[in-house]
Amino acid sequence: MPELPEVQTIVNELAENLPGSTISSCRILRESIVQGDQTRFRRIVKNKLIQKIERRGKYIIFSLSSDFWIVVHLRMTGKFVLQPNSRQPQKHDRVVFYLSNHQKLIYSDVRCFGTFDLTDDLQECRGLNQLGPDPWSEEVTAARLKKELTNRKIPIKTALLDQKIIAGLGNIYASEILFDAGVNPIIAANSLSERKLSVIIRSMRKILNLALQYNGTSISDYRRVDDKQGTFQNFLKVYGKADQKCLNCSSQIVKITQNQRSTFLCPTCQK
DNA sequence: AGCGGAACCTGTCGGC
DNA sequence: TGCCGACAGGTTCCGC
Repeated sequence: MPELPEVQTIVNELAENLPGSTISSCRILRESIVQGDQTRFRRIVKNKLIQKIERRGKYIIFSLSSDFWIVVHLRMTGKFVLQPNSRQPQKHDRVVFYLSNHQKLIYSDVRCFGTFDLTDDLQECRGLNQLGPDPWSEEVTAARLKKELTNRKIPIKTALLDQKIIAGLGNIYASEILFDAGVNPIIAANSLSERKLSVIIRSMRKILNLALQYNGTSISDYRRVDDKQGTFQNFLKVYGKADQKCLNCSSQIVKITQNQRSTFLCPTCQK
């Protein structure tokens, strides 16, 4: 569900509300989500102060007192909700943190793909420690990308989804970025010129900045912490638009499958 | 090493 | 109405 703009929106809202609160206790309603020893997780988290909340790629990192971190990945359908303690439990509540200020922070997840990792060493946290640079990092340059994609015959769309190359892009924004850049998603990553790669980088930053401005894309599940929707879905140009007309050239938008996932493109604008 | 496909789990929607 | 397959914003694992 959530890609970088959605995760960042959630992090902004959590960061506004949570720091300074203490976790009084924690209930785990679906064990598979919390990695490792559940009892240890509950014991360590208890009475810890929430100091800071940050994003890295699509991960949410909660800094707790005593140098512990909770690293959360929302996967497809995870979300956070902040509610008064009195709110009735809902069907898809999976992890609940009861806070010192009479609120509870609920992790809700229909499909239960999401993960919680508790660690005292962020470098050791698998997944997190393999991430490539954030899209705005100065490490992301056409020259570096060109070098990194040598010997990679995978389609450029698939390369954009690889979190080791750039961290944070997902299925919606990969399609939107390549449309904006005028690049066909099936082109082999290693066949793109440095010049084309710099166009893709520019489109990536433009689209992500815009999506951040609109608090992300709410198509089905994604909601903000306050349950409001993002609004970038109103600005999508190809994702989910199969059989509609391209806004630039009126050709039919086409849906194809790459690596078991949908890709949308305009065959005329994206050569 | 790099790549494609299956698996993880639940819900919704469209077709017959 | 009911059943069945396809599909959904992501990642990891396994075999070639």
